[in-house]
Amino acid sequence: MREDYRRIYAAVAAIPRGRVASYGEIAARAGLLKRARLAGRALRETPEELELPWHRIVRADGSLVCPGRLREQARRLRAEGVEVRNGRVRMSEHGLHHDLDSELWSMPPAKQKARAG
DNA sequence: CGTCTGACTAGTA
DNA sequence: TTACTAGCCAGAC
Repeated sequence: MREDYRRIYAAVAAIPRGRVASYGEIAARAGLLKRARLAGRALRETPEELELPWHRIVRADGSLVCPGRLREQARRLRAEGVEVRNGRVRMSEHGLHHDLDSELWSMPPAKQKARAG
């Protein structure tokens, strides 16, 4: 499993500053679809020497986890401009898909060509 | 092997 | 919004 852990750590390290991701997202990005729990297990064993942005990992609903480190996680997130309300963040605002969604939704209407099929 | 547990998630009430 | 449920899979015993 150590190899999978490495992939997970790489996925965590790839989270941009000021952005957050869920365990499931991390697992998926590590090529481990539906292995959210594995991502959590890996993060629990995160070597401090890697200095991973573990604080950018939250649950799918945006709630912070890290037992005993809620304060620290919230503090670090706020330091990056992520708004934390009552121990939660808005995934739609700070999630990884925010950029992509913004581009897609702001896409020009383009011409609606009638196409069959 | 079987069973329990967990830094999880989606669905329902 | 919270509470509970079923599904999930890897690790510890």
